[in-house]
Amino acid sequence: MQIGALSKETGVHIETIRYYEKAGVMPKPPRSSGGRRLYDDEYKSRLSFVKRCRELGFSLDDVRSLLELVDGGYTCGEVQDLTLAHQQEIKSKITDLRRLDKTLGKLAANCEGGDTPDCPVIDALFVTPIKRSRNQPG
Amino acid sequence: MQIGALSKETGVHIETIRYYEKAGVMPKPPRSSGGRRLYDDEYKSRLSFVKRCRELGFSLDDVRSLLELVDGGYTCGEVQDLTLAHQQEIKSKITDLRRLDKTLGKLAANCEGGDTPDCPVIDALFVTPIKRSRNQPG
DNA sequence: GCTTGTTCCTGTAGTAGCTACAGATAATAC
DNA sequence: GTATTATCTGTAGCTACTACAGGAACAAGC
Repeated sequence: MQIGALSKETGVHIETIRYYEKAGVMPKPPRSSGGRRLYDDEYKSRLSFVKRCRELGFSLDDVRSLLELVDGGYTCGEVQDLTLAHQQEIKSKITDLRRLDKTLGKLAANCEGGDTPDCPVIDALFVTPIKRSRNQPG
Repeated sequence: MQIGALSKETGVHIETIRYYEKAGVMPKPPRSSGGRRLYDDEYKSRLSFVKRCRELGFSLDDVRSLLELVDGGYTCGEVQDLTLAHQQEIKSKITDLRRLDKTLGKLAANCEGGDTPDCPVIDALFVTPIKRSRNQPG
């Protein structure tokens, strides 16, 4: 299988496949006499693994760690640790974003909208510090 | 005020201040005879504005738009539009992250942990496609 | 054998938003 | 006069790709 077919079958862009190889996430495949990359099914399932990890928000560094575990005889505990650590990061991102959402909602709620040549959002951005908790004095 | 003082007073790194200038987000300040940047209070409050926008997750492009509005005589409606559009992006990021959180939670929940040399997370990553909704057939 | 079209190759530069240097000057302290 | 600090410019690095440019390989048609 050449790179175009692999790309179509996995949904990973050709450039990204080559990038993963260069970045050391995927191994260097053998080449044809003409110098073209030749892939087998094992490579394909490994690439799909990488793709799913990325869809789940793991960084390439995380993926490298996971693959090392996969190759080096992992234990369930090690994999679980990485997964839970990643989940924690995501949870804290959610917390941050929810705070932003709230703040933006409050800002926009004060707007009259329309052609009014003055806006409480701008005023707030120029004056108000971002509130980190509910109990701080204004 | 020189760049070090401005940095301390606003909490924006020196390199970031210079970067904003280069990126066209902040204007070029006048210089001293020795070639050093000299800032006034107006510059400082504009920089704080930029900082708060960034803390609220606006991109530098968004910030540029907001500043154009500020400079060019904005209307409340225009600012509100930008704010609400940004809020929408954040809401959809939250939705995505929540789905990831759920998926990761389910994966890790199947783990026995410890030294078991096999892990359902790895199995799932190698086999299971990511579910985009509850109503899709496996 | 020749041409055309597609696929593939390498290498480089661009994206966002900084951060981190290197090496050179300016200003201040003593 | 010297030591230290602050600032200057310019470049490279970070993540995870994407988008080229310019060239070579391969398949198909005539």
